[in-house]
Amino acid sequence: MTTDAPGRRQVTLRDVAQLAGVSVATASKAINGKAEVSPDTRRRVLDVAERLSFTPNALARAMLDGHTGTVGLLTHDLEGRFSLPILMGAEDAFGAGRSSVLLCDSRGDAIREQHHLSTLLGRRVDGLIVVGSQTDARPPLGSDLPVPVVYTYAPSTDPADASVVPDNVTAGRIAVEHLLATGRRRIAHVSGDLTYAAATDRAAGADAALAEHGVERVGPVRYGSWSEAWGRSCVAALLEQDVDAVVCGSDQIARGVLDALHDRGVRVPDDVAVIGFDNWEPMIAGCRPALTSIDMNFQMMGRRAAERLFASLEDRDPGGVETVTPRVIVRESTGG
Amino acid sequence: MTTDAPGRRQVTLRDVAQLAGVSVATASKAINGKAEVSPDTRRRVLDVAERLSFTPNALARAMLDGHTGTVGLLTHDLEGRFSLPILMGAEDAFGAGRSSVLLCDSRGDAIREQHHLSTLLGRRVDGLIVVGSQTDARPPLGSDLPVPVVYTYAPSTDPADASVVPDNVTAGRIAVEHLLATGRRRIAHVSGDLTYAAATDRAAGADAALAEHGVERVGPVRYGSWSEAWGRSCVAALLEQDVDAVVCGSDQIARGVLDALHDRGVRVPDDVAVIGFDNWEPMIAGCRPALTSIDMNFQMMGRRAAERLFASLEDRDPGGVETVTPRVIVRESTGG
DNA sequence: AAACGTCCCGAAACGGTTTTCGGGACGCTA
DNA sequence: TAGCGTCCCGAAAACCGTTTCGGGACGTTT
Repeated sequence: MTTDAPGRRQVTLRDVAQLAGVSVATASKAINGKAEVSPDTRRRVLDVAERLSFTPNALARAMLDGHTGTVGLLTHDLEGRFSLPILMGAEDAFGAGRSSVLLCDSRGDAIREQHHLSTLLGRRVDGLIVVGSQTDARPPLGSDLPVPVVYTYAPSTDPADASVVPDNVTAGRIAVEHLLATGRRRIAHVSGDLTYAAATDRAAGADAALAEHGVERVGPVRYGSWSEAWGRSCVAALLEQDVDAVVCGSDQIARGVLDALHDRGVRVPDDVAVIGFDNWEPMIAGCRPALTSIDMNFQMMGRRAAERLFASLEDRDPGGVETVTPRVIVRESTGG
Repeated sequence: MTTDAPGRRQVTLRDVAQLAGVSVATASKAINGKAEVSPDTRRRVLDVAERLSFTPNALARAMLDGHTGTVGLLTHDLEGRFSLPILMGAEDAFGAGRSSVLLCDSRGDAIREQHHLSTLLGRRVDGLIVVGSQTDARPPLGSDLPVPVVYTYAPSTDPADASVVPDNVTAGRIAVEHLLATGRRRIAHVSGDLTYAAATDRAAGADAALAEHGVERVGPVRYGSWSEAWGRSCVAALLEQDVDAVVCGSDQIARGVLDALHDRGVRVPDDVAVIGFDNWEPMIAGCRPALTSIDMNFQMMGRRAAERLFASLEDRDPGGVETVTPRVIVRESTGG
């Protein structure tokens, strides 16, 4: 055979029409369910289309109705574990709505982001989703873009832009309320990097919940890093203050705390309850006992971002920041 | 303002030409660096293009030269931690080569995969990369596709197809050779699910290396699950056999082993060395002591897959399975 | 004055689909 | 049999922005 391996040409509507013995016009109408085609002609065309596994050329369609059915997804750190579920949620929502996702990772580099932006615009995406790497607000992509943009995880600094973000304040609140509801009163807080809004927001929510119930936090909020090591290193100080519960700024910190408690023979949850944030499966899986954690519903964030982008395409989105509510996943570490 | 937010039309070459006072043809040539344009005309055009932030319409270009500059990336489990680095590597390679990535996740569902396949073909991708979820071979996408396909992580069952896979046999070999080189002789092996080729391949490589050095494995290869719990549960039996090193089928298993050894007061690496596979940062980060691990070079796999796809586009790829060589990342757990 | 460069423009081509519109075939009625 | 309406189908235009091709205008050299 002289035709090289993947040499087969893409099958077009013309091929289908020819084989079915009708014109391209009729084939088009048959496939798109237009009325003016006789039942058996339609069947004949559809049979041939099926047999040739005909797929209409999306680009040709795009030429006609003016939009491509593709959206750009600009992420800042693919390796970060937060963008992934967001991406999945978005991909889900788009897949259902017949849009495809053009993925670009800027590696946290603004230059690269700008470059990706222009290639995406060059490909005439219908819209853009920008996934941040921290929850802190970020400058908008540009002032006068020809397509709608939805920012997620990190909101745009312009409050008029459409943003979908996790509700870290409520997350902190929920964590504390869960601990209070299970009878804890001496609650300490070990968190991550003070410069992250996620850390301070969660702390603010936690403190608010404590205040509402007339309970005082045990010790300061211990900011440090998002690591197990930091969690471990705090335990000695915590135990001196007779705590019966620890709010941990992330699952990793929580795991460190659990480890150190275990080493000292402190029983969890009998003596001390521990709760984390993010509900990160691989981290949770290894914890002893299984870790109660606040799930930020990242996948839902991705879906909402996609939905709002759809809405924007039809001018139905009012803009503004939308928060996604977290939920507590109760496991053994808070007793039950 | 009456123009709604993202209402601005995309800037076309015609706009640039008009504002620069030249014809579309001249504007095109000026921008593309063709010779037949006077220097100051070129400058004028380029200035205007810059000012309007003109981006050439990639779709219109695709019409002319027949390929779209997009490739489809079909993945089977986005949440799995293996596809991510592969995806990053591929995205990197493509970004450099001016191609864009259309991402689809089939969630391990063959129906969905087929559906995504047709939408990707409908968008006239130039080629496809298929990322598997296990290293076991998988049936090819289809027999007569109009574009080249590269399979990665999981090879195609058809050996003539282009596949890029991790070399788990060599990985097992490297792990054992590292342990032998650091003076260990009583080496045990705790692995994951027996039904995964990754588990058996690594074991085969490890055994081969042991045999070559005339050393006998201590006990059987203990297949179980890819979890910390499984690692922990094996430790008692291992210690009865006076081991001085444990090859663990994954970082998670290794972490379980480390934990249990720690609980029993066994010193690592002084009494027992531990080595894992995958070099998975978040898992490694929390280990005490820091875990030596075999890095499978997933990112390189992604890059190679992209490169081979490029080659296929130009009929320069011979097909067949290519393996990517892993490397050992030495940390404290194997002494040093 | 002829020959030649230089620089630019108009127009065609590219691509597959959708849509519009005209008309043929056929049956029914007067 | 002429007239009319219905049903179905095909030819051709439109869609879009870019690139390329052929040729024309103008100035310079021989």
